[in-house]
Amino acid sequence: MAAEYTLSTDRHSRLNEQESFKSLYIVRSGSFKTTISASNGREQVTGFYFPGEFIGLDAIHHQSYRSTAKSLESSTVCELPYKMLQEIGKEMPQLQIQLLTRLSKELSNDKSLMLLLGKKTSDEKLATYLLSLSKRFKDRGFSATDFQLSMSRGDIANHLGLAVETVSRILSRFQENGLITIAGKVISLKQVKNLEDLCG
Amino acid sequence: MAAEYTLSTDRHSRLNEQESFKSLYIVRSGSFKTTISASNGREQVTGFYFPGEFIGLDAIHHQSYRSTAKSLESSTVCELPYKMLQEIGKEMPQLQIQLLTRLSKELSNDKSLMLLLGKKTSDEKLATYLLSLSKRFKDRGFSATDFQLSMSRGDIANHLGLAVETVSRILSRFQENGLITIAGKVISLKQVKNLEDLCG
DNA sequence: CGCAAGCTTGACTCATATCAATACAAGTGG
DNA sequence: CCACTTGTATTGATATGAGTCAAGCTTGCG
Repeated sequence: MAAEYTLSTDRHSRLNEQESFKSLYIVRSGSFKTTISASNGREQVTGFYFPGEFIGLDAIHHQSYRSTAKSLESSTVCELPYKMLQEIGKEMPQLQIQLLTRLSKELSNDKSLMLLLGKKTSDEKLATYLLSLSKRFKDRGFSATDFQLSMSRGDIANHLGLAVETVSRILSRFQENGLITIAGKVISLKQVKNLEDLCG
Repeated sequence: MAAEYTLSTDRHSRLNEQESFKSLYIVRSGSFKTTISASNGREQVTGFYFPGEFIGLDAIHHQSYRSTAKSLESSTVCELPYKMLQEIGKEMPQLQIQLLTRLSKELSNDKSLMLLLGKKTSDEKLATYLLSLSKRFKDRGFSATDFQLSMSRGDIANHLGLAVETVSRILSRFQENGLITIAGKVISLKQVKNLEDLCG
């Protein structure tokens, strides 16, 4: 079976997707962000990854913009050498299909993110983002309303195509309006229904 | 082998990705746009597809937002029932790998598009878009500098997260500055190097 | 403790959207 | 072939959402 091995764990450690693509990674614990950067140095946070999710799916086919993953807290991953996946895949078509499904799911998420980045107002972006996190935590068996944001305001802002200040202001306003309570990284969704209405 | 069959061809015909996902499609001739829509009716053009490209990869895994594809001109596709692909894939791992690679390539493109939508100015967006089209035509053996835009200004604007008027103005300005010439749908890139510098 | 990094809040600016008017292009039918 | 309609594109004037700049505040860590 997959000779799993657990990789770098420190806060802010970087998990580079190497020059020559070799492996996929599954998050085992903690969380990661992935970014791509433009020639001029600007960066875009393309996603956040939680336990059970794959990192590196976009690197199977190589392209000009490569992604970098950074852990947001003390985290572990399981490395899956791609060569090995291919070998196993020959015996177990089910594995290939599983991979395809994961890729397709990420693709589908990314399309939704395009809608968010291209068409939503800042309020809608934040509401959508909070609910998307909520859903992911819920799927993992955690509380859908009370959780920790492992990413900084800056990461959130960048991911949603906003300025940090805008994120800060909107979270404050959401709190004033009783939609959420938030203190630092600890957030609690108080009026999920109203947040949903805000998603646009 | 794949019992290929050719589907709807008329201008503006719609190629719905059905309730129950059944097939992938490869564009055979012409071009398509794909869109997703928010609950309030707003739409985002998530991509344009040219001959040889797959439509429907994001539907393998089903999600709340489903995509719709519309042809931009008289077009044909080749339908690939997913069940069949899976069957064949069992015998030919190479096919699965090909599919994975295609999916990964689209994922990679989408990440770049996030960078565009989230971080680029309108000038940079247009320049990036024009060069991306150029590259795709070149890869297909057509001119990299002279081609037809099969999509409307509105589709371009929507795809790039801009207003139609903004697209119109910028194209006019690019022309004034000698970067391109454009008349209706016929465009010619005159200063590729300068356009590249504009991409940010 | 004290510095550095991250976060919040306010005042002001600007890029791009919106609104409005006109022009152009492609069909359609008489 | 020409008027008419309809959709699409351009151009100008104005408004505004969110960014930028600036200042203070909070948190966590050496």
